[in-house]
Amino acid sequence: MAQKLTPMSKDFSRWYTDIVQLAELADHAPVKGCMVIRPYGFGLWENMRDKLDRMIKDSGHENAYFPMLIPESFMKKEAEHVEGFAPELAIVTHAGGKKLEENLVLRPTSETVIYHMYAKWTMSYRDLPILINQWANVFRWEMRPRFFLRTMEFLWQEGHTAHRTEEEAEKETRLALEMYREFAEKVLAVPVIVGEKTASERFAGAVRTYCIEAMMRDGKALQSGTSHMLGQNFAKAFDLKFQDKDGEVRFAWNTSWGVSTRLVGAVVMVHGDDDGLVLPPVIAPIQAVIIPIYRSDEERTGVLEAANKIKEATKGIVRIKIDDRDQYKPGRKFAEWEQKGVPIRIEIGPKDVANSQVVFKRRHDREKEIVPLDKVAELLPERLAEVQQLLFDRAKAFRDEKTMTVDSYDEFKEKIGDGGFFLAHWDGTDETEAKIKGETKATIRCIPLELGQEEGVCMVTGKPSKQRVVFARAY
RNA sequence: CGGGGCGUGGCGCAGUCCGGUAGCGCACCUGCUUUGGGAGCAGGGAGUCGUAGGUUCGAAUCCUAUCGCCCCGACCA
Repeated sequence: MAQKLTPMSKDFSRWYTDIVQLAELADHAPVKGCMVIRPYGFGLWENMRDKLDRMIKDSGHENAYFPMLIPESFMKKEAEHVEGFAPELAIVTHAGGKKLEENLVLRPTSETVIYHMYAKWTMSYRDLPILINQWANVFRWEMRPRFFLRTMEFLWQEGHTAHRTEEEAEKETRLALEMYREFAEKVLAVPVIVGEKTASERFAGAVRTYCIEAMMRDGKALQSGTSHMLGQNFAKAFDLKFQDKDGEVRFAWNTSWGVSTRLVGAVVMVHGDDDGLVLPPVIAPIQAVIIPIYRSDEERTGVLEAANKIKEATKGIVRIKIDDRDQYKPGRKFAEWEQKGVPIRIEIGPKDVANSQVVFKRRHDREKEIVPLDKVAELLPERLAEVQQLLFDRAKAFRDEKTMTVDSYDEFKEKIGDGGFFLAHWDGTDETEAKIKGETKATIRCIPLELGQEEGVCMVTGKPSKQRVVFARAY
């Protein structure tokens, strides 16, 4: 590793593909469109997953596991769902040396199996709600794959719930959405806009789709999580019914929500710079790396002794690595760990040992700080927390700067090429949305929930609009 | 599926026009000197030139077929 990296400004998409491989997050697999998530990338995902898993459990959900193979007929039971997913299904037709009686699809998402099972488990209103999450892999036969952002097999979490009433289901949908927002902002340090999708961008089979949208460093949007109010669509398709308090038999109300390994791509594209990754401390596989500097063997011994002291003192508090590889000089190690985005580098050389101090250097802004050796265990966690916050602030400032209000379609067309979020009025029709997409490649990322109402007129048709929506080019 | 590019040691490439039996950089291995911003020197290992046919005394190079990959677009978390 440690090769030169294409600068972001020169070719963002090249920068992205390069850094994913150089930082050893992932590599191409033998099957086109599939990737191998390497230990460093998987460590990042594991940290994200563990944090989110805690949040999911703390909000009353339980984990379970449903099978990857789904009878093909299941996929066809909900009309919109089939239509939405049919083009990207991978189907098993043969097994055990024979052609199967019924084809099996590799799940592209699990609504169908899960609601089939829920139907089996639900007799009475007393059996509700069902609040289940699963961590799984899913398959979608994509035409144009990209590391983490779009691969044919990806890892995710999908929450699936069943409720007695519509209100309760809607509340659940919003709860998941809010959980995602908190996760993105606190854990990933990625600011997001929370909103509702337009009909054209809605999940296949949902009544409403909510999402969180983040802005990448090239000004493009990345849908980073979705939460769907499924209404009774799947309940009806899978006969998920219960007898209510009043004796009536009713269909349950469902929600589903998910985030995927795509978030790894989001973290890369939100925080990275021309020197490589910049990882938020909360999820960084290595939060601080110690680079020992020495000439002689005695120096080496003294320096490594200090390094080990730090590692011991922060054990269980900070994920720390001592890079004691002897074949590389410090400069090489600096460059390598910068490329890998380790939030804080700790340099320890003979001078530092002599003065009972070390040098902290932050990855994201290169700030240096001399720290007394006996203060490291105390200060390091504080500094990491500060970095976490600074990364969020920086990303938010960037996004806000690239978010503008526009009222004229001409101005919109002129500026959309530079990226960014555009708050504009829209007449609410599919036609206008499609026209804008056709002419500018920009889509409505969401109808933001927190922007508030504002009377205005559609920038394209001049028809009345009650609030602004977020337009952007997206991944 | 449309457009563009490319298949040659692990990676990146030259050589292909004009056929003569494979080379460069990085990485790797060994040794010595180095070590506070990507070390230097010396020695060394490693390639059925994507695949299959054909032309030829001789093919990485010419002809035919075929497979695959990457980038840009349509689709999508």
